[in-house]
Amino acid sequence: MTRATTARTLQTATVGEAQTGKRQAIVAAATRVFLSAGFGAASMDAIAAEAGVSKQTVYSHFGAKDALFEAILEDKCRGLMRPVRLPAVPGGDPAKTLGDLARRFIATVFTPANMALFRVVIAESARFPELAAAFYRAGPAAAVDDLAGYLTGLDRDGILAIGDATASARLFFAMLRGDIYIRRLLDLKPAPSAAEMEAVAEQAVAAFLAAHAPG
Amino acid sequence: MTRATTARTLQTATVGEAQTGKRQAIVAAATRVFLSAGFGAASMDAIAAEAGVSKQTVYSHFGAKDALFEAILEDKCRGLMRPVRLPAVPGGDPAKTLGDLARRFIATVFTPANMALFRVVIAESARFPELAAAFYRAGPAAAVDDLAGYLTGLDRDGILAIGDATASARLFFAMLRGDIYIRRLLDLKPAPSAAEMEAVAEQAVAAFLAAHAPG
DNA sequence: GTCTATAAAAGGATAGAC
DNA sequence: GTCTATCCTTTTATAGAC
Repeated sequence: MTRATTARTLQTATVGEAQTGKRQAIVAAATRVFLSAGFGAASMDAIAAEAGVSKQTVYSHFGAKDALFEAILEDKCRGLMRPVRLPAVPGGDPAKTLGDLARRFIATVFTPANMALFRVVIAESARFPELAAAFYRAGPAAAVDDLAGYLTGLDRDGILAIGDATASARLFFAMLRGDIYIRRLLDLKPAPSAAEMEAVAEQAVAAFLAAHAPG
Repeated sequence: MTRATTARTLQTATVGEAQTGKRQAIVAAATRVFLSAGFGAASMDAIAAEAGVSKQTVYSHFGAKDALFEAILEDKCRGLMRPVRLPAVPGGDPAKTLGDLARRFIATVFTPANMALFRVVIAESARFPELAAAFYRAGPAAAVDDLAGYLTGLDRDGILAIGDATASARLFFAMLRGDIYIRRLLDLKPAPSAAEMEAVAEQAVAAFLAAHAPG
């Protein structure tokens, strides 16, 4: 039991510890309130009420509003790209592999929960720069690194002509975000339908393959 | 003098009206404070102090914090794409025309002032949906509409194979935003250097032309 | 129009009992 | 650990004098 407490701050209680479900209730409530209202407009009273707990209990567990916010949101960042980070098989058809990746990426990123997280992280990037960095590392950067590795293999095998693998990977995800990303950030549009997702994925894959055709 | 007052709320005083420079000082101060602190963290006291004016004077001019915020930011949105909306010459070389547009777009959009505006509009998109819509119309949508018109001409003349002009225009700007847009939104990166801008522009134009080559 | 002064409310944080 | 009650600062907004 020498693990730092910060490492398990948000985990489920270990069996044997004195633990009610209140901490988890606070985490769940704070997640909802912070993601929907933002840091400033979220009050500790509202979080306590939403959790069905007194305000003092919230302070006993997390100390201060800043600490609660950072703990909650950095934890949310960790799971960002889980559905996207499936291994890209080196052997298969690049068009199919990239298409699958594209569909997973779009389906994950445009989720209401992920967009709300991104909005709040952007809004508080000045006050919580480490949170912004954690979001970028766990989200966009992780996706780019995975794809860059796959693209390097395609280049080595002469299947695609990749100059800078990282730059090409960034271009791919930029095409996938497209204009919809802006409208989603501005809350002007609901999550894309299956048909929209398919259209964006196909447009991006076709453009990417055309731009990196060998010879 | 039948123009609605809202239409000239932020304009310079008409000659002949009784008008000190205080209104303009308030506008300038509120712009700075709102863009750097956001809506919630910006206090009317701070705005009044920054303007060198009493708080009551701010309220006399703008009534309430909400109204001041909306007036200021919607006005800022209006000028968003002015440097980008230069007419694209129909006759010239598409690679050069698109490259020029790309450089103008990047140089304009990644400006600290424009990124700060975008951050605040995103953060308050739930509370001020009309502001978010105004931003999108005056910024991304205007740029897309202009480019779509130009692309339609290229398609008609057989120079490029454009299926859906709006979709292609959106793809072009998405490639220009690239990964840098995310890092700028998260305040992880300063505005791109001239060399970075050039690299992104060239990568995007090349990919766009390859993806829309005729035949 | 502009200022000083003040009201009225909200919110972060803590004290002390159990 | 948890709750009730409270402190104290900040902040929006207004009153009233000049």
